[in-house]
Amino acid sequence: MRPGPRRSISQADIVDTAFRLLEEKGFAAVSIRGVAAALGLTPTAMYTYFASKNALLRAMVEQLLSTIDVGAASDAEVIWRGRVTALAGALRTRLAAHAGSMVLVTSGPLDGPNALGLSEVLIGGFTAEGMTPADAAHSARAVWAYVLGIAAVDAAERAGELGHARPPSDGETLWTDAAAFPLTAATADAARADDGFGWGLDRLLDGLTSAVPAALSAP
Amino acid sequence: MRPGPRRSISQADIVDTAFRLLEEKGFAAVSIRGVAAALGLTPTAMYTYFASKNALLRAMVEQLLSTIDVGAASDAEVIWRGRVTALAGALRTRLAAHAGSMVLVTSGPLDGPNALGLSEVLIGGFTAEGMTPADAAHSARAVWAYVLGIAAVDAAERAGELGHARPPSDGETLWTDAAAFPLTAATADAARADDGFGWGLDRLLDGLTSAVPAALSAP
DNA sequence: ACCTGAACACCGTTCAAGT
DNA sequence: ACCTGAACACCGTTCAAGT
Repeated sequence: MRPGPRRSISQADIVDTAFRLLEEKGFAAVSIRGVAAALGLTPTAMYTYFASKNALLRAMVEQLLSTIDVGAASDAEVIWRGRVTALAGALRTRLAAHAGSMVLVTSGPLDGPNALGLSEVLIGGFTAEGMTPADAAHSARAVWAYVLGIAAVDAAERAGELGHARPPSDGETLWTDAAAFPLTAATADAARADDGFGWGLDRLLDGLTSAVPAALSAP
Repeated sequence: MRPGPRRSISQADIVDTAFRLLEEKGFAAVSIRGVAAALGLTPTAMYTYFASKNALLRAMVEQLLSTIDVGAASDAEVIWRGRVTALAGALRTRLAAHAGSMVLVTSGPLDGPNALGLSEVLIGGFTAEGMTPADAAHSARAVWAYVLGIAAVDAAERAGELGHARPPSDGETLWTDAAAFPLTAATADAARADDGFGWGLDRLLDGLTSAVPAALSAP
């Protein structure tokens, strides 16, 4: 209860405020100056807590990942397939919650404790299924990639909902008529209704688990 | 050969210059003002060609995708597995060539002609393997997601190579010791040497093709 | 149609100075 | 240790005006 050496505000307060601005006003509002103002601070005071804007972004990634329950994913009583699926779904949900998540995630390596904890659980789970350490690491990476990739495509599609740029009127435009793509057009509505995240993840896990010699793969 | 109505510069020139700046000086250099200066134009003149910076970014995505040979991927003489693999590899190579590619790709929906052409080939290929249109669309989306996801993870890792932010000295830091993740640490070098892109893609395609009733899946 | 110049409302980051 | 104020070198975008 003794008063700590640091006054007024903590790193966690700054990250929380940054997320609030991200939700309320979008990624552009997540600026050193904007967050500082929201906290009643001067922009320069921010550099007491984070060495750069990028350091703040990476702290936000860690906070985002910290809300995922890795403990449940480590519970060996539940079959592995169910645990990876839950983990991937949770990660996907967190990434989908904020439009700017992809920029956050690519702000630096996923090497914070929460990111490493997630990787650890994934590699451990695949290893327990009979994979070699190298295959388990590649499998974990593939699952990360799939989830991040779906999040990226989702984010890109949402980005287009507001303000579509129009082609510049004359015949020299780079864009051509989209009616030339019948298969894409025919399946666009179906893809929108059910984006197939779960289905694709199941197929990926099918392929990954079929790689283990003594196949224990789930349905 | 008659002189066109538009003088000095074309949309394609602007996109080319933007890519040159991206390669030479990184994503931060791809600004309306920066590209304009490199072309000897005033920033405001840029708005004659593109309605916004985002429109320029999306044109860059299309130019990036235009270098992928979709024709070869449509050649039914070659087995489908080989064609998807080549297509995904080419896309991955293009995305890896520029550090800022992920920001580009998430600047809006992948709905330009080149992006749609790629989707069309993917959906068509999976359909020809015996998939329902819906499954083929989901499979195409899964392949996109996997490739974009690997590119995102790669970009994130490269972003960390320059300028690592240090934790802020005291015990209240958000970051903990990375030595607590033995599996991740043990496989980190292997993952760096061979990122498993091809292996993971093969597993994904295994899983996807195993979904077709009369299985024609390749090794 | 294409381009300029001036202006508006912002950025991240550094530095010297205060307490 | 934490914070302020002033400054530097930038942004995207709009508007009125020129040719």
